[in-house]
Amino acid sequence: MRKPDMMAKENISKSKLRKGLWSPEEDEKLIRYMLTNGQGCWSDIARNAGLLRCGKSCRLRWINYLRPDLKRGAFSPQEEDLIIRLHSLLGNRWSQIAACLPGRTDNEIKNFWNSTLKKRLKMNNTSSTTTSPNNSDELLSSSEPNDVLGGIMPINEHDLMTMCMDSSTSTSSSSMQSMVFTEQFDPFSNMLIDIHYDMNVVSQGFHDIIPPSCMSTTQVGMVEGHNGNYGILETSNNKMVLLERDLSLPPLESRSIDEDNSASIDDHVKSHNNNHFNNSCFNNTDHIIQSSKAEELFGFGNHGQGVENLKMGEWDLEGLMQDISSYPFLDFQVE
DNA sequence: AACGAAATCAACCGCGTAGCC
DNA sequence: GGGCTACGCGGTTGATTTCGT
Repeated sequence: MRKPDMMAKENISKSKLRKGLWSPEEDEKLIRYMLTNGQGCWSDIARNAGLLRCGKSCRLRWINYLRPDLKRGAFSPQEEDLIIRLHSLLGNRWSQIAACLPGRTDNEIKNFWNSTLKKRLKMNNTSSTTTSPNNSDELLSSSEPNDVLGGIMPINEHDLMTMCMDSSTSTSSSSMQSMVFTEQFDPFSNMLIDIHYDMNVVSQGFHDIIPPSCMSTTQVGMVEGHNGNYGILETSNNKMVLLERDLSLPPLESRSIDEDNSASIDDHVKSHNNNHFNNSCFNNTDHIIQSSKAEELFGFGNHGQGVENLKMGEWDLEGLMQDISSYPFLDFQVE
């Protein structure tokens, strides 16, 4: 229990703090401070930047709006598709979903889901089938991939290419069949598409970096296959599941934050303020940060062929790095 | 043009958790 | 081990914008 006098003190200081919408001046202060000093303790940032805001408010403003790597503007059909699929896998774990969409925030995705996608899926659900017993959020979420995606993307259990490796029958991932082909209907192009992954490469990549501790919970990342096709890769309960699909995402332009910092702070502040309250203000891909870490980790250079590039969403890369050394190998189980 | 309804989205709130003392 | 603080997350609210009549 907190002491009453302490709480009273806190309330007094809190009452001086500003709330509500951020002014351009406040934004500028925060941007300047962040770009000069970098991230630290948020309450200190709020104080040192001369903002009459609580640290929490500053953090939120920076993460959801001011960060230079944010991609603004409407969600692309590919992003929508990805969100839907990830939500069906992860539920309302917005931060994990956001981690798979570079430049998008959890708040943005959450809003988009609640305001647009949920309704659309619900509409599709009611118009396409009456088999669903109810339409609660949870059920909606779990049933979306199967029955409500018409118009967006029809998939079912058979559409999921499940790749599992059995530790009891295979001591090495190299013993399994490596190339996997599948044919799938793509509603965007109205064409059947061939998808192939070199699962040796995928599995070896995972073999190398995913310790059992990280396999106990669901992790989702993105796989880029041949011809730039994308898929969603999930690991869960010691299984690796490639929920593949040609997402046909456009290639992401890669640019590091360091490069971004080469632009002057003034330029950044200016460009931001010029577009204040304009949703398209960051609608360019220059600011997208891609994790090259994952690429390096997977060592695709060594494997050469097959999946050339494996982009990860929110793998706990640092944690993984630390754990790798203690887990020299990892086996997968057949489902 | 004016008004109300619906949609959108920024920001807040409360809770859980990790880290520190 | 307990208290405190800071952080991160998901749910919710409310202001603003857009749309339809």
